[in-house]
Amino acid sequence: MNGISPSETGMLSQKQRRQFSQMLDKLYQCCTDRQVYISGQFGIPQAELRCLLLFGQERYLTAKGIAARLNIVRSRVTMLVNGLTTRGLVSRIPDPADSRVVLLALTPAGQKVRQEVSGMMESLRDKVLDAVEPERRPALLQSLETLKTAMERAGENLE
Amino acid sequence: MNGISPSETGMLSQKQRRQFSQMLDKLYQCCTDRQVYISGQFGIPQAELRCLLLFGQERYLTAKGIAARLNIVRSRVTMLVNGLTTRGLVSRIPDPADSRVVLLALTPAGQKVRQEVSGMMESLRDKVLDAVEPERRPALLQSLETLKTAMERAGENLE
DNA sequence: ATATTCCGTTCATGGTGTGTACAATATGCA
DNA sequence: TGCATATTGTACACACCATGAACGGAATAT
Repeated sequence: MNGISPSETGMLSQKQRRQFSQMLDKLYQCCTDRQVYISGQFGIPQAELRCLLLFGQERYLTAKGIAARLNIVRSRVTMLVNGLTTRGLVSRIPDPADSRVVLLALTPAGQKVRQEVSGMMESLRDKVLDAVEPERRPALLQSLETLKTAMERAGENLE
Repeated sequence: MNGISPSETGMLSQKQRRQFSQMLDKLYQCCTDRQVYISGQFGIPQAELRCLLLFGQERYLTAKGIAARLNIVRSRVTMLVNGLTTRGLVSRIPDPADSRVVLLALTPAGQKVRQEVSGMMESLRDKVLDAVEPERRPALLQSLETLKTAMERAGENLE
């Protein structure tokens, strides 16, 4: 006996590890549900929404740039942009400087929808945060940062 | 001035809220990557793996039961089981008590693969946990539990 | 001027998932 | 007992997400 309990050293039991997995799974599920919900509310596929949200800061985007940000291939971007243009949210503009590239920009309707989607996401996020007791919020943010870093490090040499 | 800073009351700034979203997004991405990785390692689609994992406790499963646990429709289960049987991991057995239902059970090969998948998932989980400094682990579990509850509560009246 | 690279698109392929319709079987009830 | 109804698994059509190969047109390097 050295007077140091596992809970003081940070040692985790098998049971705690299983709980960790379960909580992460459930969290993942909640995130998925949230995405499905928003997609359903606007009647726009999730992937197209993700694409739409990219037009936050920058005025113009290219297929190549979108592919890099969303981590998908260019041909997929073509499809997404097709969807967004048929919905009247995005317009294709030939790049005056390089006629290979087409510039993508939000239409007025697209800007409006983007704003609404963005707002709904923030509102849902705040709803979650509001459900956390205020005194626990700082610790939550700290732990989340820790976990994010740990998962990134653990996932680095995977692929 | 009342001498109480926002950080003491649990008030979160806009910046902190944005960081929260970003961390959650990144976490989500990591979980997705992990699933893709495991699926790739075994050459088995993710949905079939999820199905395979259900045979942990119970010897026999039915399409109806699998559908309920995975939260998908029965016709989808048929396809997943088709995949698993063509891979030789699951076998269909007519229920002697009710000839409408077919009982599903792991083949010896299926049991082996299930064990391996399960092991890899645990190993990846532990890798993450190992990447967290021991003294932070208890707080992490606590915060995760808090967050999970908050997200479930916030997501209840959605659908 | 020609070869190479770059960009966006098209097409084929595969995975995830829903909803409808259907055949076979089980069950409830007159 | 006999028939209406419910249940079970399946087949099929449809939609969404994503990749990779092939291609044409345009820019760039040599």
